[in-house]
Amino acid sequence: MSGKLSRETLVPLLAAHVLEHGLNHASLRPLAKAAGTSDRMLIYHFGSKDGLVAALLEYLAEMFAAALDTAFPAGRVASRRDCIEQVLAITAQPAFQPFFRLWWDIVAGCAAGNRAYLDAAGAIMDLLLGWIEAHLPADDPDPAAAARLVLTQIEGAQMLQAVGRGDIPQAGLSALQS
Amino acid sequence: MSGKLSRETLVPLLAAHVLEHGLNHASLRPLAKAAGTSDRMLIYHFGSKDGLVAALLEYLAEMFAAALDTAFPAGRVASRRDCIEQVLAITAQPAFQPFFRLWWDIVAGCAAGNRAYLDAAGAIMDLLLGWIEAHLPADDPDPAAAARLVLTQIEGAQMLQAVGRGDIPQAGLSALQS
DNA sequence: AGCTTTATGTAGCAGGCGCTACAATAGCCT
DNA sequence: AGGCTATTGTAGCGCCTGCTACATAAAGCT
Repeated sequence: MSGKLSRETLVPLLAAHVLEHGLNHASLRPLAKAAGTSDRMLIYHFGSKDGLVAALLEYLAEMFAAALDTAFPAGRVASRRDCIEQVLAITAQPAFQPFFRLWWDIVAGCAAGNRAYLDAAGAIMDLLLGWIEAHLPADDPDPAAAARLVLTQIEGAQMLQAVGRGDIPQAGLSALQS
Repeated sequence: MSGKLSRETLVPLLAAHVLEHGLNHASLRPLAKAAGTSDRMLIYHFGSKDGLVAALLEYLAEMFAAALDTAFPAGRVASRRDCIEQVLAITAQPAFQPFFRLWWDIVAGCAAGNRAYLDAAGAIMDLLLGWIEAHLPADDPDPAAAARLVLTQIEGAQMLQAVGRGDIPQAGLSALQS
């Protein structure tokens, strides 16, 4: 076929397929076809399906972090509410939708007790918390608590968005102190 | 083998199994065994697996509403923050855990575009929003917005709880006006 | 009584699943 | 050149999936 397909060249192709078709329902043969290989080769390179998923989660977390850094303005934001609104505005872009489809798969896996998913999801939340802390106004009376409040609000908004009730968090923002 | 198993007698048994083992990965034969019948009978009574899932979602939504009404104090609550804390305290009880495992399955289905899941999840959120509106302090300056803020905060907290970061929303509460 | 509708069991189909066995190739090291 | 190791292909195993065919029994209804 197209020459050498190593672990490293495979992962981005697999990740693209997973972003488009979901993670929980992804099975070896369609994945292999999407990457131009066989299920046999995926097992060979990653040992097992669990190994493949672990590699994918790691890669996708890096991808998400990179997308975050490039999509957001570098400076600090005017207020807590401003922070929430900016994050929601940018993650509402179509380019982020596949990430969220994947994200809710991962959360469901966490709730079902999947350890690998728990580790990956927790790390991503920590990352996001750090990003928010770095972008909130410097004069906030309690920056640590504010960042946690903002993160919770953002995640709640994204869940409600996912179930078609994005208007609820939007209307709730006016009840939040600046 | 215990005589007549109608649609109505089947649904609670199936719901119990789904609450324990998840909805997305539930398949006909284990479900049938849990309900003391065969996959053939499930198809007969519900037409297809989709029909079965629809019936289960409807039943489980009613079940959740009932659990909500019995578990919560009837009166109003002292403050927005109080409302969040009380809801989180009660839904953190072990008895509610199976509901949440199911819930995140449903949210993942919504994000994947499943219409039946979207309808059920949206209805449940509307229900919860109504409950919050009825329990918030009567003297809130903007009750509608406050209820939406509180709901968003609660749902964000529950997602973070699901991925093992329950400490984040907890610490964020102190940044919320009373 | 006869007949139609409803309910239930047994067997099986076609296909997808993760994974393995075995053999062959390809490329490097000496 | 010869051998060793890393890689790749083909076939298939055993299991599970939703669902169907067909026969059977029970339960009204006339």
